[in-house]
Amino acid sequence: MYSLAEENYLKAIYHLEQQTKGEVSTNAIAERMSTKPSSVTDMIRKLADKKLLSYKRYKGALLTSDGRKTAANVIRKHRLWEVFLVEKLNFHWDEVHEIAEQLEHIKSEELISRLDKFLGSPDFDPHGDPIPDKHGNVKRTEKKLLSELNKKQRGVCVGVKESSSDFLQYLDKKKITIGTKVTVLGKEFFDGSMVIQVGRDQFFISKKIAENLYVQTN
Amino acid sequence: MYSLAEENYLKAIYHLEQQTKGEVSTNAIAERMSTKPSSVTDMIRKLADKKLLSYKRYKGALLTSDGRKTAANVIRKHRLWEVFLVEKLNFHWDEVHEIAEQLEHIKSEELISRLDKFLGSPDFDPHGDPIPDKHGNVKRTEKKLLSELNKKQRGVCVGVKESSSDFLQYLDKKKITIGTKVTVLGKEFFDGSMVIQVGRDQFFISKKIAENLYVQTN
DNA sequence: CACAATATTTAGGGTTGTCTAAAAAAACAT
DNA sequence: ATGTTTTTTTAGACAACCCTAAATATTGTG
Ligand SMILES: [Mn+2]
Ligand SMILES: [Mn+2]
Ligand SMILES: [Mn+2]
Ligand SMILES: [Mn+2]
Repeated sequence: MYSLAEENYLKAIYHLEQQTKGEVSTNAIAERMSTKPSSVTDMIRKLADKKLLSYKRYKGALLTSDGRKTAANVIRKHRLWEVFLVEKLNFHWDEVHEIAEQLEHIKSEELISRLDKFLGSPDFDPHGDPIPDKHGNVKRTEKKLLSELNKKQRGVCVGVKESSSDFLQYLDKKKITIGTKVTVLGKEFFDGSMVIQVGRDQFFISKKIAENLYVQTN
Repeated sequence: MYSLAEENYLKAIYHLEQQTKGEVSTNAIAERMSTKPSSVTDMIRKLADKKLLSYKRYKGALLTSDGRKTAANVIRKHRLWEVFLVEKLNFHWDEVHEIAEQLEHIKSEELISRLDKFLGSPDFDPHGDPIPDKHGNVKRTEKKLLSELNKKQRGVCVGVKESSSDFLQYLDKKKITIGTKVTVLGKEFFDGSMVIQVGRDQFFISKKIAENLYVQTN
């Protein structure tokens, strides 16, 4: 089994790979993990020795399929625990991430399999992120950022990009949650700000908000 | 907050104090933790510096009230998680200890408070052990070992001393669980073995079995 | 292309928690 | 009480992870 530190590196690299679509740089990993590039070099070497990723000096890291599977499994655990915390323990969706960061490292296949069943095998976590299956496969759905919509387009909120407490609490205040229907009433091309309709309310949102809300249009 | 290693030492010392009713020796701790006495010396120094226990060279360790409270809290978490695993995830009582050993180190007051409520604030874990309250207080009940009973006495099984898989599976085979009524039909003073009645069955048990089953007589 | 800026690695350490081997203290036995 | 056995501590080392500072490779710019 892998150590807590190793699992956290794998998870970080997994997420970064999705953005960069290719090798992940030492500095990017250091940034994401709030650690120093020299520490990253050490760890990446170790993970390469264990065949969890491939690494050539100065060329960045790329997960092997073993590494990708291991990372996906940690993410699966994280998201299942988040569902548990929200659905069963009635935590609010902005309170669960830190606790799930700890719970995701608990080692027991059986535990996760039973937890999954107990929760009704959910497909998404409380923030709308997909839960990988036990083989590490993620069902990708086509979703776009609210900021990509144009005037008069309509979408259903399916997730958040950021899930900081501040952002989630803002959404609550505006009565936006997973499943909420949003219509773009106006879009300002100068600053990307929008006026949107949510239920009976109409209000202004900045580009930053629109860039952190995922919607599905159908 | 305390490290995983520190919490495990505190827990071990807490349990040992209950047996020895006084200072706990370095060797006893080493034995219980499957570690070396020299490692124990290092750690109890550190815990003494942190005022979690008092320690004088060659004189063994004694938890301070801070240390005792911290230990009881870890045990509270362990036992609550065991209840969760058995009651909610349908684990068998012989499968939960190892997983609870990991879960007991998750750090979040709020999590435990909500978990406790979710489980209906149980007083005992699946093995009949009392769950300390949030202040670290344990409700002690008078229970005795089945081996202390004499011929014709009757008791209700309220817990197990050992909770190894082997022992718990033996109990299952004999249909003994928490709440089961047991009557001593015969007791052999030479080897401490007994013949007992459980439901409609009568059978022989060794002293070792009788010494690991707690009963309440009233 | 050369040089400056940036990214990455290497060298050398620190901390936590573990171990073995040896020294010292305490307990036991005659 | 003295010698032996057992317990406990000390000394020195190691693995996992992390850090700072310095060296080196890569990238970007004129
Ligand atoms: Mn999360
Ligand atoms: Mn999430
Ligand atoms: Mn247990
Ligand atoms: Mn238990």
